[in-house]
Amino acid sequence: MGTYNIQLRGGMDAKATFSCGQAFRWRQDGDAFVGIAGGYTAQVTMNEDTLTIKTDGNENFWRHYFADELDYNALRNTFCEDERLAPCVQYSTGIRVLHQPFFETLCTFIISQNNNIPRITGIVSRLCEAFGDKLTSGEYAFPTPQIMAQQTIESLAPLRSGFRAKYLLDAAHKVASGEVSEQVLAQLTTEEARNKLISIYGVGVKVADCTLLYGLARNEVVPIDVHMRRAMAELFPTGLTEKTLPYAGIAQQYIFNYTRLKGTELKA
DNA sequence: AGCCAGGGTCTGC
DNA sequence: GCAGACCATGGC
Repeated sequence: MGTYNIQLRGGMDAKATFSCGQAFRWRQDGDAFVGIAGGYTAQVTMNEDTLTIKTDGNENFWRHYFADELDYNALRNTFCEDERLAPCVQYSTGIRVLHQPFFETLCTFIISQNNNIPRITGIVSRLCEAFGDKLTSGEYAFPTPQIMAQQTIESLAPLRSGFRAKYLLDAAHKVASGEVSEQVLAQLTTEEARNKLISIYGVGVKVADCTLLYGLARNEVVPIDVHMRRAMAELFPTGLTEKTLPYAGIAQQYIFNYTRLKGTELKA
């Protein structure tokens, strides 16, 4: 168990980052957040732009996870040059797009289809408790592709993942066999990698794009779901600006959170 | 009760 | 290529 201080340029709003629909394994614990990724547990607190992590894992894993290579001050300045995007950025300024492990991300967004965030969280949690290694922290790691490839529709029934169970099995089979390989995907163009991901049963463009953005650090990819389709039509009928495009996936996260939560705010 | 939730597949035109 | 039915589950 080690404690590490990591400087995040532009800081991070942990609550917003963990609850904006990109990651599903974090919970609040007092003024800290506890989460699991890559077989490691982390307890996270923010102070100014310093992220403090107590973890059974290594520092470099979490540095990459929290995208410490990106200066979010610079990024937000660029985004806010577009006056349509500025209100979205200002609405939840501290969101960072996390770099999550590939297989976990793939499975999580298979589970996300035609589903809502609380129930996605529940299914992922049951999946980990049923088939993941128990860590010294008492938390459960995300299951390996090999373990998941040994499962059946019946053994996955306790997850209550519905019609998605067969999709999880095909994803596990293709990753465990190497037919879909993170190392290979990393060498492909985004277009080629997307097509490879879509070869998995139950993975369409949206799930593939979430995997590319959140699980393979393709910052330019914009997953389009019902919220984003509406938001783009209403707020960005002419598309995003040229300067935003290389990081359009990150801009997308601000837009998604803005439109999703603005709606519920107005109801309240 | 019916609609919706960070969709995808399959069928029929 | 595109529309529409269908797919499990749970909250509102």
